[in-house]
Amino acid sequence: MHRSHLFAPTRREVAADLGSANAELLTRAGYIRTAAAGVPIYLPLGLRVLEKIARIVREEMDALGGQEVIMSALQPKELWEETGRWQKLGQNDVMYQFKDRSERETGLGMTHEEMAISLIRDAQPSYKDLPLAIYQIQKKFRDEARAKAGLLRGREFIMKDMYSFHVSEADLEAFYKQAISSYLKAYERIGLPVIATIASGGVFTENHSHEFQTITEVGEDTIYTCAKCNQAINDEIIANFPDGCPNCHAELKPERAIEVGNIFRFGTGYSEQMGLTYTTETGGREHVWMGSYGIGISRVMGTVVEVSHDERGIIWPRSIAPFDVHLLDFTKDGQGEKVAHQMKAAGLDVLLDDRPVSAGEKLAEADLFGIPYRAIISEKTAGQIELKARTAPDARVMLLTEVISTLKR
RNA sequence: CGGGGUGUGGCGCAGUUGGUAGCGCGCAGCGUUCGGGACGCUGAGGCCCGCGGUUCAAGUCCGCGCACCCCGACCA
Repeated sequence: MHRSHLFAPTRREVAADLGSANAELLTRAGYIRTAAAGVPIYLPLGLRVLEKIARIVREEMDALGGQEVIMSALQPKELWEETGRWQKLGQNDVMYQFKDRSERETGLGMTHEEMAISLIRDAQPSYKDLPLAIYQIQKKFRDEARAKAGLLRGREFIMKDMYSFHVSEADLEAFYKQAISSYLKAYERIGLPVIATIASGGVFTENHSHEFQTITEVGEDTIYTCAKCNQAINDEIIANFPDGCPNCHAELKPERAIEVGNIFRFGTGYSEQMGLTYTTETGGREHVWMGSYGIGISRVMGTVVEVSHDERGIIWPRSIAPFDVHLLDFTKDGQGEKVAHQMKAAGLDVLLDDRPVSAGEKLAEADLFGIPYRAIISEKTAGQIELKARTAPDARVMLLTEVISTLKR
């Protein structure tokens, strides 16, 4: 990709009161724009990051046994009335609800339990069809009272949501445990540190849910982390843990954190409300056990920026960076072109800054963009290439082959 | 939804006691530069958020909206 052809409108300055690092840096670096409060637009660089995060999550969900679908954003009122949530969520103003041209009452999907359940119910499952897990990665809509903090809290955002269906509590339980490890693995691959946090179970269950929280002062949530083991408790249920950490009884101390995922065990609550049953071996009918599993894909993107940037710009983890290398061409005769081709042939995703602008401008932009490796070709390096990690202060001059082998590691 | 703030070229901002708009960046052209957002010259670009009022005259004063930002409440 040539920088001269990349639509990445960067800005030197941005309104002084933006307030969050992710909003400021992603806007300045030309990754996103904003259509309205809490309604982001993803430009080419931003989309690349989003898709890389989505790919990792997708791979982990597939490995867990999930099957990808895309459910609709437009959802009929009738579906939501089955659980009584049409009124409940509409009253809180969280769900977008409106009448279409032919007076049909319609909502915009803010979560998809109802639709997922109706999908499975229509298939009339037997015990042979279970367990089953479907997931999707698409837009969610929530009429937040106050959208804020860039990608962290939007009215329109991208989410992976999975729904699992089981014949028994034990089977749900086993899947749920696997889901926790899949989640941890996904965040690890993304490069985002998270801590699994015990939270309230929400509706239908005495069981706790689990949140995946990234500790940072800019977080909206307060969690209590264990000083000894990797466990945390959400503050809404901290009162239930008077003896400290449930694992090791060590002291729990409060931290601010961003919730980047949340998984629930619903038991049979929704199934009972919506009449979701399966046929048993003996021809009987039993309610399906159910869980749901969410990851805010766009929120993950914003959170990574919050925890991984410096005064010059973003610092992407390798796995989700928009490109592998940012190749800056300082030569007068475009020597970078050939180098870029060789890098590309070696399987690297390279952004070549081929613009006729000053070296300083290219360097500053490289820092802003946050691509993990910066390579420079210039007359000064006499045909060799200088390579530097986004975070490292030093730069090494190497042969192209060395650069390629280093980057492919 | 409560509180506070801000709306002026694409972006960031200034605009005195009311007299029909300015700076920086960016953009276009030319020249000089070329390892940390270079410099000079030239140029294009504005219903001053909207509506209504006051006034000879409104970016500026008054009223009502709307939008955006921040704090709080809320967050299946």
